[in-house]
Amino acid sequence: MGRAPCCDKANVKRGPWSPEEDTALKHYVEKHGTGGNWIALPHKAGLKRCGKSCRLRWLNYLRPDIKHGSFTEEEDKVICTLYKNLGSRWSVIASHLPGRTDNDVKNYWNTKLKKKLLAAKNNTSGNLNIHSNSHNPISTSPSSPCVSTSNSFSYNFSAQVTEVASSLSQPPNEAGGFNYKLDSKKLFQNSSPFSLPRPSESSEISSCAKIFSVSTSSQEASVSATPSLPVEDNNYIAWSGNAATEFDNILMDFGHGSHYDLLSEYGFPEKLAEATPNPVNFGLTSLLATADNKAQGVYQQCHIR
DNA sequence: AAACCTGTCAACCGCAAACCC
DNA sequence: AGGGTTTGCGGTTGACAGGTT
Repeated sequence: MGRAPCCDKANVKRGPWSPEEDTALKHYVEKHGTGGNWIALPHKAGLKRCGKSCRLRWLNYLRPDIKHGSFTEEEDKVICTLYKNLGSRWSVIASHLPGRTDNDVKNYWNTKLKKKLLAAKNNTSGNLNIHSNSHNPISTSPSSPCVSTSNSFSYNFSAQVTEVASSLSQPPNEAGGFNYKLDSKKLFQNSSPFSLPRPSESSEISSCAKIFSVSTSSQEASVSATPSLPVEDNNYIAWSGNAATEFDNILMDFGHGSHYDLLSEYGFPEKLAEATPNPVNFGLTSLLATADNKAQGVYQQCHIR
């Protein structure tokens, strides 16, 4: 016993939609809504189309909030980041891009971004000299809500981390963030150790920031955060993850209700401001592209007044 | 000018999940 | 609880346009 077809294929029109059909569908949905039943809709709207076809046409093309036109650099980054973390879950990815449909994103990825990313990877591969991080608490304890159980919480970061730390200790900008972008090449040219405070020594851990890995294997990791510290404490927490390209952003979950808060190296202060209803804010550095699929960075927490 | 190639994207297909009775 | 129906999703196809040979 096979499953019932969604419509009588012999009596429905297929192929490209005519302007008249578009108009009929648009008018009907705008006036009556879908009625929660796409199967019955074409008959009511006077269309000789399958319900699925109507649904697709509406969702992918006729909806008033659809964004037509080319994708922006920012959208590229979002897609690349989410693809790395989620795989081909196009509807989820599209939900992070207002006005874009899953079909749009899928087509864009398959025809443009995949190639672009591949080309970028070939260009950067082997250019950077990174020290692999044997103390990486993130990759070794992904399920832990807080950072390291090891005694040491130091990383072989370069001197540039100190520079970043210095930058982050400046007052935040108008948007409540910090303007700093790591130069990956500079960072890995030398490797003087940079010690970081051990977060678990802080009095109370009341918020966790997950770093959704930056990884092809969808690794998920956590670091702790302590939003009760005053700004002068400059409580830096370093993190590292796996796999990065120049397109990557960093997905962090500050536990403020949304699934995660996307922080890009350029736009994070604004996005973060939306995500954090209290006066606690975080600064985050750029993600680094490296030759051996590692990514590293630093973020700071402080109060924004 | 014609044939062929390549890229793009709308549309279709089939499966699984969700929903409803 | 279970079976039928509908919806949502990701993979794939095919028409078309533009470029190249």
